[in-house]
Amino acid sequence: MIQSVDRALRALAVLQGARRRSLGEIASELGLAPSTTHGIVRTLVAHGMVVQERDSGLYRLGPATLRLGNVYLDNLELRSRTLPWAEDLTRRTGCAVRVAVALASDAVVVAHEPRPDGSRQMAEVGIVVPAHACAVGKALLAHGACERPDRLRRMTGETLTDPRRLETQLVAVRRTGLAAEVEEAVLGECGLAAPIAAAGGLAAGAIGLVVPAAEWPLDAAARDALRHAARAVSRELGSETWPPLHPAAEDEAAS
Amino acid sequence: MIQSVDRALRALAVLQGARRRSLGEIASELGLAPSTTHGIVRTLVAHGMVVQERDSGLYRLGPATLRLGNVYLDNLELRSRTLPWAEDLTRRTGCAVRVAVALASDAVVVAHEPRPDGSRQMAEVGIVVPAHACAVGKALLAHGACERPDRLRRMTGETLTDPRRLETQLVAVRRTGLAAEVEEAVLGECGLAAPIAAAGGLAAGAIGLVVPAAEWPLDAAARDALRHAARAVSRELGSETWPPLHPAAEDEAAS
DNA sequence: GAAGCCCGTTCGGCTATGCCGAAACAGCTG
DNA sequence: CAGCTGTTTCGGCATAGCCGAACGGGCTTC
Repeated sequence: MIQSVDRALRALAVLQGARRRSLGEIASELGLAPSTTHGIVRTLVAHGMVVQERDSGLYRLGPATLRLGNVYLDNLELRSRTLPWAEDLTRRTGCAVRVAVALASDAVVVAHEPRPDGSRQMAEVGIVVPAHACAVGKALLAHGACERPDRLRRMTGETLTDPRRLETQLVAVRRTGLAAEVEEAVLGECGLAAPIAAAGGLAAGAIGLVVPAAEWPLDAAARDALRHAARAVSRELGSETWPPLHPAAEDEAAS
Repeated sequence: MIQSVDRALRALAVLQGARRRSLGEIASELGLAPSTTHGIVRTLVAHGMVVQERDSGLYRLGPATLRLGNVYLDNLELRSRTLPWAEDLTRRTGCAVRVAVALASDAVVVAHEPRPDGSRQMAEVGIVVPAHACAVGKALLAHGACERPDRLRRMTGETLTDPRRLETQLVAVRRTGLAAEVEEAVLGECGLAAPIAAAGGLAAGAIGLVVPAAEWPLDAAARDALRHAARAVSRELGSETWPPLHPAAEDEAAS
């Protein structure tokens, strides 16, 4: 791990935390001298990853980050393969559909199909949700695609914060191929998700339905449609198995 | 400029060029030894900016890039201030609206309102267009927000590739506050754009209408609505002038 | 089936790289 | 106008990281 590159990426992470930061703030958060930080930030600015506001001298993220993220999406086979199925699922179930991949102990939404009722909905692509608090995240977690978070951060009153209870759910996810979430991330919103396997049989992502709490639980037709879509996408990606394998091949046959 | 950070960012740029690359490809494009490149890429992988495909060993961009880009958008005041006006413009003119900022000699779309006729349109947020070939780009270029490209890359038969002809247009843009583009970026698509000034009076972005070639040229009502929106957003951002000032204060009064 | 090849990866020594302290500079505030 | 806060520049020292060479796994070829 190269020190200065690591520091640069951590500087970007710091800038993710707030709209804008001063050089000194970045420096102290990184535990570095301001002059050291200056060199790093300067390089990031030269590439457009960071911009310095002309008047205040403060630093913000730059447009090159957006380009990078967009290219990532364009190159993501998981996304392109899933989009037709997501559209189909929306029409069939009337629910919003989201597709997510793992990033450390979070789930990142890489595709989002708004529910077809025409209501105004914000685009969710790019948002990050702690894996333990959303359905797609639990699906990823259950199949070893996500790192275990060291602390289960509470997001609503319903959020699971007890590792043991989470583990119990994850076992069920592996058995049924479906993960559920009831107002654990945002109040009034529930979700149901299924893991997606890629070539090699390991989980590469998850696809899920998101519905208002009033429409929960979902009926059997929606559950079947979701499972069917997840299995179909997995096959398209070259997986021979579904649900995905678990990398840590611990046998649960005993339970 | 810190060497290793610069190299890391250039490695990311290389990965933007193709879906996936081998370590050797990245190394040779950077002009570095494979082992040197390995350290850099390894660090990028550790932060999720790059992922290594488990089976092939090839490298792709990672989900952290998406998160970064999304945070950039969320923190962009230009975007949040412009969104209501973009929506208004769409309804008023029936055209698609895009908002862009400068990145080196390109324009990056940071907001996109599809035309309201209900046709299936792809999301354009994050796409990058050479500044000299699109209306928003010309608006940025005219006000010194974009770097001059060293070579005007041809995109369609209509693309301006002669720097002198481009310069003539840019002078007109500064005079009228509007930049036009007729099938210069993609065939069958025309655009009209106006610069947006931020606090300090310099151009921070541009807002533009995009229409099929069949509907070109736009009528006076659309032109006025566009200019009005650009001026209104500029005022909201704290600019006291519109059109924006030009940083290189070269006098054009003589012409 | 074995040998060769092509990659990705690891290791160690040398030196160039970038880290830090201190000093200059600019922008605000009192 | 002077004092302050915070960004930026500069130079010497030390270390971080660069490269060449060797290792190991996967795949093709003979």
